[in-house]
Amino acid sequence: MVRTRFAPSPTGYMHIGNLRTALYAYLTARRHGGVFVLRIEDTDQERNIPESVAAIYKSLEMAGLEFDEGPGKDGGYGPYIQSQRLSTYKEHAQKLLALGAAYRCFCKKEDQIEDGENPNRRDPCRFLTQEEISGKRAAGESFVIRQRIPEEGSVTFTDAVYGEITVENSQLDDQVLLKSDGFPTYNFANVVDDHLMSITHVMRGQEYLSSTPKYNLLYRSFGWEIPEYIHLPLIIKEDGTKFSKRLGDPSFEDLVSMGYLPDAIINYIALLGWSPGNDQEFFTLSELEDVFSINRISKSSAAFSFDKLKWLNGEHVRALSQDAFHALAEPYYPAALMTYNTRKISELLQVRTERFSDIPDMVAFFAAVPDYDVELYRHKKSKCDPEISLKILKDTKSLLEALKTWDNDHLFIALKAFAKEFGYKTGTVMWPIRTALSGIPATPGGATALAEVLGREETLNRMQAGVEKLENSL
RNA sequence: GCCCCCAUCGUCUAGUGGCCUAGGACGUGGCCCUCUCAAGGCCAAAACCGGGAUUCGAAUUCCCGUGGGGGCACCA
Repeated sequence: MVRTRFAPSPTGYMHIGNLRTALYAYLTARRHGGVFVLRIEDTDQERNIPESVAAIYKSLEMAGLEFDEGPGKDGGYGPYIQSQRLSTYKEHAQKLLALGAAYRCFCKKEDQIEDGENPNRRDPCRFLTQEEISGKRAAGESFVIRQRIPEEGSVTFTDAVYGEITVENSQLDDQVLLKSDGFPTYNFANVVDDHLMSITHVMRGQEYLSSTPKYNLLYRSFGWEIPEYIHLPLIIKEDGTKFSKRLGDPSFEDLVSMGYLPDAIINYIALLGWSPGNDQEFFTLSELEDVFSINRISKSSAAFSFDKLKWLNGEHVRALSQDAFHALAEPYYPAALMTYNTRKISELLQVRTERFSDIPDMVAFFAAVPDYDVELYRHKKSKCDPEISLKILKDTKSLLEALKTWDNDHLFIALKAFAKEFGYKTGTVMWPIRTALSGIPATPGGATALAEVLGREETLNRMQAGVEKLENSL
């Protein structure tokens, strides 16, 4: 039975790399009919931000990554919050102590060598006699429990994406397993929990690759079976630097509030470091569940491209049903638009929307025509200029006043006929009208589509305003 | 400093010794369509880090450089 886990620490927001780790773990579980576990790694008292646990749930839910086991969803391996498992870690640390695979270290934090090679290897506590230890404990000295790395030898393991990796024991430090406050370190809790929770596939960022041998030594001391390791390449920015909240780089939730669809974000990050092996790029989550495989994960880090995300988001937007798009788009419409048929506006917008946050700017002209220069009536390709525009606006106004049915098709037929009758290009007639109706050079939809939304009265008013503007300037 | 990892168009990637005059996608440029803008269609420019070795034959295997990234916390 495949069991994967996502094990975030509640120290802040859900960043992109985290979300991808969660996604790959989720997909691997789904693909093999396994179980996806959520475990909260809140072992750092200092950095814990309690509210961020809620943010984790919210992000996973938005992303559609439903966990099978986790806090509030016990599958027999709980609790799933590490701060509630303290006794378990203590027990296991004791066992390691008894095995000689760990030792108590009484050094003060401040005494630690700043940097330089392997400060902990020279840790004097490693060589303390039983009497010395008893003495220090009797004196009430606080201590941490450190892993005793063997002097000689090396550790070799196989990673599913990076292959065989060997590290000399001399390169490994006697890492702290249990802190003086009784909490385990990530390094220890992770190993204990992954085993106790029967995790079969451990997915995590590539930054853990070089410390994996230490974990394997722990597994070996306990006599536990080593899980399958899947280390994931880093996600970086296009300038090659790391994502940083501090520098204003967006988290998953930020991207959603920037107007990207969760489905599109998931689709995009699935492709950052993994390829389906064919040309398909558009995937729904359930499609990914069917085709994802860890042996197609790449080794080198991937740069996050907002351009490509934008494009992919547009693809997802266009794949939405009209109803779904309308429901998503409506909150972005200014209140002044509610007098119009917003459903029609949504129809115009769907094919042109790359990000929902762009919508307010795209539709602002419906509420009010901005102040514009009469030169806007000059358009070479449409063979249009202010003089012709004035004439056309005047002539078509009366035509439209009399139009029986006010919708896009009838408007278009009438205006096209007008153009033909007087020898104009269609564009020459449409350009002035569209300009008068919008006051901007590019609009979602042509003159007749805008006229339909605006309605007869508003359309004629705006055309009249255009006429006056042109008369005043000519 | 020591250790580990990585290296194909600007970016994401396909490629597992001959199918590669290296394919796709985003972005960029052009054309078409067209009542503006999008969407859609077509076309174009654009890459195997360098050097050795193995081989009849290397993007693909090996070695050495170079470049980049990661790790060396009582953080995860």
